[in-house]
Amino acid sequence: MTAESPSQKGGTVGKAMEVLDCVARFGQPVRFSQILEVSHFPKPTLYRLVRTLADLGMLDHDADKDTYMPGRRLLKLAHVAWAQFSLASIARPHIDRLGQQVSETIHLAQLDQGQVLYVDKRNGRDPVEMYSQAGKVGPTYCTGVGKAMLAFLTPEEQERVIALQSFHRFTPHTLVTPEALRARLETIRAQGYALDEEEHETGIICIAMPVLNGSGRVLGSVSITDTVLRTTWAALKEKLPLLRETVERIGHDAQDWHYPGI
Amino acid sequence: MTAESPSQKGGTVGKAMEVLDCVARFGQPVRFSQILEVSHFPKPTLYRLVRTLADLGMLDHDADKDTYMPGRRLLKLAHVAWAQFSLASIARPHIDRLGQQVSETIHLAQLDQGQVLYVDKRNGRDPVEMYSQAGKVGPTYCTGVGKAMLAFLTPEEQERVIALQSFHRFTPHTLVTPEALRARLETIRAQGYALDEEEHETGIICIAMPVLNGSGRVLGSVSITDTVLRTTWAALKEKLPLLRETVERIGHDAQDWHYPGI
DNA sequence: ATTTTAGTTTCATTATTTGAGACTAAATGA
DNA sequence: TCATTTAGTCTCAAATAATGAAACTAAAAT
Repeated sequence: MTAESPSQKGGTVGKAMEVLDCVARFGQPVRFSQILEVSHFPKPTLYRLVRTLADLGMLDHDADKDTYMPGRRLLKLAHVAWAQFSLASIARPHIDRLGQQVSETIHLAQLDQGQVLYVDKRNGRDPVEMYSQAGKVGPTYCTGVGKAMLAFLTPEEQERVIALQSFHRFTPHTLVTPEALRARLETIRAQGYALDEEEHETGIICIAMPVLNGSGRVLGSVSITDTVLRTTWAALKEKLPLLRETVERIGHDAQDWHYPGI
Repeated sequence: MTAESPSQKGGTVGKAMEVLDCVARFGQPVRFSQILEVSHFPKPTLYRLVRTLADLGMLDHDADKDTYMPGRRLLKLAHVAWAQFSLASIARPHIDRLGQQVSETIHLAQLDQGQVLYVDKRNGRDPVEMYSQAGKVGPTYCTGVGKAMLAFLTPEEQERVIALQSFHRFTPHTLVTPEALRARLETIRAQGYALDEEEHETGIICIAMPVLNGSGRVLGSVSITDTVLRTTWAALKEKLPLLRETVERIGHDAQDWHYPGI
């Protein structure tokens, strides 16, 4: 009747997905009572939702400790999602190639609801952390990949995304106002690439460039990351031509693919 | 009333997950009518489910081509699932280590509903195909990782899993009867490791060993894979001590972790 | 032995899902 | 051009499933 609001639209399925998010947000196995605390559902309702999700394999239930965590079925579904995820699959060979040319860490990201969604990663030097990035989300206003995309959106899109940012100060270098960010975006747009000057994590710097299709539409972005201990800005910027070549090739291959929303 | 059967239990949420599976099974963006063909739901019901899932981000909708595919939200959820996925996270450092010691491809797998679920992969030689495995499922009866696990289950569990196998002949070497498989499993149990002698894919061979906890319970398995063009059985079997060391270390670290079901 | 806490079940009420059929728009064909 | 098929969307009364206050159980904690 009256305009409801909580957070999510949708009926029963939407509620179930909310529960899934709740559990995922913990980042560790949780008990039913813990989910109850953070969710706004009445106890029996939540109980049934959790059980249903567990029965369906969307949550895994550890019977011993009586805890829940995101289920294996998600892994299988995400495997398919990733494999057909247009930009990731189109970009793969080019990201591979760049990975062989440079020894630094490479990220491929897209915008998703104002946030950066990492969809691929290569780890030149260390073979660690393989799966750790794809599917991860991060802030847009203080990462190289985020700013690179933001800078090349249309003014309207740009404002819409800026309005979604939280402007949390991660480091002393984080840009924490829309004004500061807008000014920086102008520079980025002018020079064609973005830098992350330890804005998200102290000691971590990167160069990033947007992936644009023929019409100049932002599809995603690619970054090369390293630490201040291992590299210098001069050395990192030497990779710009390789990075440019990579994003151009991806943009070319993704010509007629259009990005689903911002 | 009468015993229903179709496939899935569950109410509305279960149906929605069924639709998700349907879409995933295609392995490519699909139109509504294609989903309609393979699903057993009436048109308007399916329509609403698909729309709901798309609204929730579980499916991505390409408005131009009017196609659906598994959504980005799944990627985010699976990212968390994988990160806390006990065996994968416990095993990670050990798999990393093995990856540095050998140049072949390494897989970490678990059993999930009678199938092999790959949860991690390292690709020694080529940096390609990074994401392509975790979340992937495969047959148990004709892969190294599958047979290694199967051989060390209790007899009851073993029979339960064997009953779930389809025994499709992938290559001339595939074992296609329960009897042949049982005989092979006995050998595997005796010698402590499993081989894949081109049973799943011609030209691909591997050695695999189960990850067991202190009580001898199967938690998963690890394999080292190569092609017949690049290696010989003698060369591959030389890696057995490294493999044994790896699975023992994982088993040790996973001591009190108990595997969720078979 | 008593109280508290965490998980589970019940069941009448309520809200959502259901699906035959109707409708629209666009593509196909004669 | 106009009929015809096809793909997608909408409607609404009927059928069904979800809801949640309250009660219950089991196991800790006091």
